[in-house]
Amino acid sequence: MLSKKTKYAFHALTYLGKHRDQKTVLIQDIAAEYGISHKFLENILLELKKAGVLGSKKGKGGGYYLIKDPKDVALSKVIRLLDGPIALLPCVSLNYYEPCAECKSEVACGLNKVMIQVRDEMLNVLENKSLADILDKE
Amino acid sequence: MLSKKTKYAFHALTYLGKHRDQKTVLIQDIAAEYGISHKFLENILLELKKAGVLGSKKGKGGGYYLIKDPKDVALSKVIRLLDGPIALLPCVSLNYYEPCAECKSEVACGLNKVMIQVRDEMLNVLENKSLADILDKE
DNA sequence: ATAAACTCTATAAAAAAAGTAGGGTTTATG
DNA sequence: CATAAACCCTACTTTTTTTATAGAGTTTAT
Repeated sequence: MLSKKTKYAFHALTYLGKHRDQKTVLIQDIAAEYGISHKFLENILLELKKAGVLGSKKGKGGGYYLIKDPKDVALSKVIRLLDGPIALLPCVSLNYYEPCAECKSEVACGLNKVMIQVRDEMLNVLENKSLADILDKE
Repeated sequence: MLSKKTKYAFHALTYLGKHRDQKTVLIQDIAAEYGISHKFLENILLELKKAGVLGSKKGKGGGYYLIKDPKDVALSKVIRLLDGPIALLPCVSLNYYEPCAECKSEVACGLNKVMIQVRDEMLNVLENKSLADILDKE
């Protein structure tokens, strides 16, 4: 399951996507809309900013805004940023690979093979769907 | 990511599948093969037994054995048993459904829609692949 | 100058995962 | 029938991860 962090990130991005007409959106507006803790959301938006997905404006009248076109924000990117690996096993992760401690030979591991298939099916959706696809359906 | 519990369950099932010629297999043999704590594995095997995947024989000379044909042990079943939901969000889980606290309308939720697609792609593999497919590749 | 708003780091609390302990029950065998 | 082997069951502890909070700092409009 996705962490709340990731889920909240998607909600926040959706909110920002819906309000692209205004220059900036306040953290507290997003937090209020979804009943999320202001401070918790703050950390999430900051991560999205550092990753180049959001921009911000400091000071009075400031706030956050989408810096990218929604179609260029792949769902996989958001998940990896907040949650880490998408794959179900470390040994099949493309971005967070680690060998399984108990595994003698990855090449001869049947579990490894099937989990590669699962990963690829997941990525087939998550890499090709974007924030724009979420916005389309709201 | 899958929990260690689930990963160990798959390893144990694989081991049992490979040793179907012998009547029973000892917990300690599986634990030694993969470097897993005996007691931790014990709990896992017990859950698999209660779920009807494994059988056991008590007393001296006892042990565990596969009670089903490997092709009838869907990967999804093992994951749901030990890890719970396969879906990435509670609101799209078929077996462990829960509404998202912050979500006003599931029908109007774009995230919900896309996560249903991810779930279905995952299940397309996990429901149709079985222990037999893992064994085939070892 | 002041208040609004994001920035940053650290810490605390809660929940989940991983692992441990130990006595109970069953059974083969000498 | 005594004994040792092996699974059965429940509870507990430890560790890790997730979730949430706190508070001081920086920037900017007015």
